[in-house]
Amino acid sequence: MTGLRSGQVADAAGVNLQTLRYYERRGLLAEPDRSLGGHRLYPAEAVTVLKVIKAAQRLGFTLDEVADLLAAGGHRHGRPDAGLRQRAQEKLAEVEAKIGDLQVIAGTLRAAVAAGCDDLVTCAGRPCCPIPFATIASAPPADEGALDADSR
Amino acid sequence: MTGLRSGQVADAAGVNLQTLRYYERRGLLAEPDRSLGGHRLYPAEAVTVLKVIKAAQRLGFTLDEVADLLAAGGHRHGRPDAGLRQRAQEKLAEVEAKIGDLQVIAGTLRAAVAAGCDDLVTCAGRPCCPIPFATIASAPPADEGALDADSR
DNA sequence: TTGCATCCGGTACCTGGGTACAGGCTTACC
DNA sequence: GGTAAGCCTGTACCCAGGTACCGGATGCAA
Repeated sequence: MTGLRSGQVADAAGVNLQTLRYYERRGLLAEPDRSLGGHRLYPAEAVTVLKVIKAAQRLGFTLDEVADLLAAGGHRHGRPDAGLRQRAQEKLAEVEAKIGDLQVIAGTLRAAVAAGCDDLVTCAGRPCCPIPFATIASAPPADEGALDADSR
Repeated sequence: MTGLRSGQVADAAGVNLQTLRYYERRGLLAEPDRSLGGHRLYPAEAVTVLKVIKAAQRLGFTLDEVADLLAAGGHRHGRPDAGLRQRAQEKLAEVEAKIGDLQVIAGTLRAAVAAGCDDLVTCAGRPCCPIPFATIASAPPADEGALDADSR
């Protein structure tokens, strides 16, 4: 009947206790056994799973995608299910697109700094400004809602 | 008394009508003149301002930051106010950090694909896995809430 | 002057990823 | 067996950045 208590798991994985239950609700974390009194008792792998979730988030997967990924890994008794490999490949393409995107942005910022333009609005009105508003404002929708990765 | 009506401005800038009012509430867009009946009548620059806002968002600024930036540009009758130039420089650093970050991620994904690892959890348990969970899970908090740019 | 498209303000809701709080029960240690 | 720390459920709230809906008023062209 031994196992890790929720607080231990949360600490070990570096997440908030509430987050454990949130993940459980979201289907990312299997419901653990309980003590007689109803306290959750996690197996040691739970910590690994949490780290995997956090890693996958950093790799640009949303929680829904991570849930899929974990489920796909879990029941691969039959078909390989176009699993991690393929999705990783797709994510890779997205990440690369995002990098390209940010590189354009960085270039633009560099140009803006170099040109010393100091007021966006008046600057935007004249063609001396290096910031390509039209282009940049309606930039690639590219990856549709994934990939905001950390950042909050 | 002529001016653009809100729908025209929204269309011209490619944003939702509601978003105009949202930006007005947020202090990003000056309150325009009104018709006798109370309808907003925007000057042509409003479209430019909206494009600037969208561009700045793509450059990684939050709406609050954009508001600051616009205000800073607006009343520079006196001091230059450590304006756009410096903030652009700061944002540039953030963008570059983000690029580096994503490059690590891309490399990791590439390694995962190449190694053909297909189940995150079992993979994470053994050292054959190229995904550096410990490192990646607690990666740089870096830029605190900016830089999700497009992606929705 | 009629009729329809548009706009008004206000308020409520959405997504994603959590976090906080209240009030009560369990566990662990002395 | 007492007591403090820890955990339970449920519900509400947070952030950013919008979007949707409502009933009513306006604008404009025919």
